[in-house]
Amino acid sequence: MPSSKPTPSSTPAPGGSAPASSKPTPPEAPEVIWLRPERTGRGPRPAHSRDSIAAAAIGIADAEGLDAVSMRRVAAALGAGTMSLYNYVPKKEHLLDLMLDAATAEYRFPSAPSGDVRADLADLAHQQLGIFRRHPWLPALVLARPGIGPNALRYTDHFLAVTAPTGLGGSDRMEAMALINGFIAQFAQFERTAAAGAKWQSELVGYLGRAAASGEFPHLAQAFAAAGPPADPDRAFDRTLDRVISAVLMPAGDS
Amino acid sequence: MPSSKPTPSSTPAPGGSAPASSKPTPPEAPEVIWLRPERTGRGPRPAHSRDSIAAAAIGIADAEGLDAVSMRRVAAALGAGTMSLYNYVPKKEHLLDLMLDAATAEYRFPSAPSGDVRADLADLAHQQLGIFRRHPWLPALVLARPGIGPNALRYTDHFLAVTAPTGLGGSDRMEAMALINGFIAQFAQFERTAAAGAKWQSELVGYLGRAAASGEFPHLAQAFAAAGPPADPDRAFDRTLDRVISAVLMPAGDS
DNA sequence: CCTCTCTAGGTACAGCGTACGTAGAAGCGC
DNA sequence: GCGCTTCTACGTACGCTGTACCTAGAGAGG
Repeated sequence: MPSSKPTPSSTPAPGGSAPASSKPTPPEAPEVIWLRPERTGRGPRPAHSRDSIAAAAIGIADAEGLDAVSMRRVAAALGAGTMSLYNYVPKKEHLLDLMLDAATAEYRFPSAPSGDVRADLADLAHQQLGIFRRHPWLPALVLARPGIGPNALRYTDHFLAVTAPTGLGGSDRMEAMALINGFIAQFAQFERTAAAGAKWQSELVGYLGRAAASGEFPHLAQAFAAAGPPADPDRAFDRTLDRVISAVLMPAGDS
Repeated sequence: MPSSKPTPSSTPAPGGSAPASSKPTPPEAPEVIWLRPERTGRGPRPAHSRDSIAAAAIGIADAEGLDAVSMRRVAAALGAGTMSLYNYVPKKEHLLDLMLDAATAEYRFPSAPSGDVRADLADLAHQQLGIFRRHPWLPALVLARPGIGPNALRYTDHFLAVTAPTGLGGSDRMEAMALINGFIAQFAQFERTAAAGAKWQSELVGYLGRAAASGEFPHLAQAFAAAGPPADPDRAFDRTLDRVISAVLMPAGDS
């Protein structure tokens, strides 16, 4: 962090070009919603909060999927006019940011790491899988955008605390976090699409079977033929999670 | 509204299971587009092909992003009426499937594995990263939906061939493929969002800096303070790829 | 007190995916 | 050859989306 500059104040950068005319002074509102204050103090007090908005949106997404979350729907759920929502959330993207961070608030962190890094990481991972299963729309969101809300910061800080004993550097541990989280999100995402469509799934099996039978894909055919019954998802998760954790804790430069 | 039935068409759904009546026979078209034949042989020959449609869509996505890919735009690019496109692609989802598989056609596979598993996997990974960089919209698509087109089958078969010497089972190797591909897609995705917004990035740094300075996130602050200059992306990719490959090749049950 | 800034919300617009219907071309059975 | 059937092409229209813009009015600061 070079040149630490809190400066939340105006700083209209007066000199140089253009006296900024007279009144309409939108001096570049921040693009990141967490940089905008929730309340400035002037005018009537808002009827809603970021939390309540996020809760309403999450309720809709849980019940009817992410596509059902529209500005109109969320506003209606809050009992507000559609356009009023834009006072809280300048773009729909930011509404998604709020949802993501609100869901991240569901983590329960122990007050201190246990000292067993693998166990702590596994706990975190299982919590994450649980959250993803409670909110099936979440993996897609996590995979689509970074999103660094206050609760994500809390998570990150805890992850760094948990992995401190490994001796790895900060950026290595951040990478590790990204890798683990990515794996979990993808696992949950796959679980979701697999669960979603019985028809889709049976068609897929037919398609793969036909492909295997065509003789064009010998290795695939062999793997297909040798495949056992579908494994227990939780067991598969733990197995692969273990691999990922090992990879991440591995000292650098193994080749 | 369950009762209201405009039903302009016939289909009176006569008695019981019905002998399929006479004319309106859409006997459940497959949901997976690769299960539908591209051409049935009857009627006038189509003016376009799946390949040309995918190419048109990819052209738009490369130039203006995935959001610019609409049915209207793609149809116009083909010189066709909007609704004509629906003869080839029953839903927009399927258009995305076509795009995904067409991009997957860019892989160049050696005729046989070299015998060096790690090298072969690294080659595949670098090809994938290259494809992702050529088509910045692709990672989002890959992360969002499974998608198993003919080219994906070719890829899968090759991956299985390459990993055959490891002695791992078929489903283990499929999992390995998913894990590696997921990592690469996320890496590319991150690269893209990082490259996209200079403003966004600088705001983020400010936000993180403020968070670190708040004292609320000590570990984050420490990692932030100790962070060196941003690493070369290709080097970072290779380093983490190496870890992931190791994890994947690791014999099961290491704990 | 006035004034200025904020919030609430309505109206409106461009664009989206796609249901539906019509017109005509091309292959198949006779 | 004929005719039936099935396909392709495409215009129109509907409901929905995100959101730009505008009008009122509430409440704090001077």
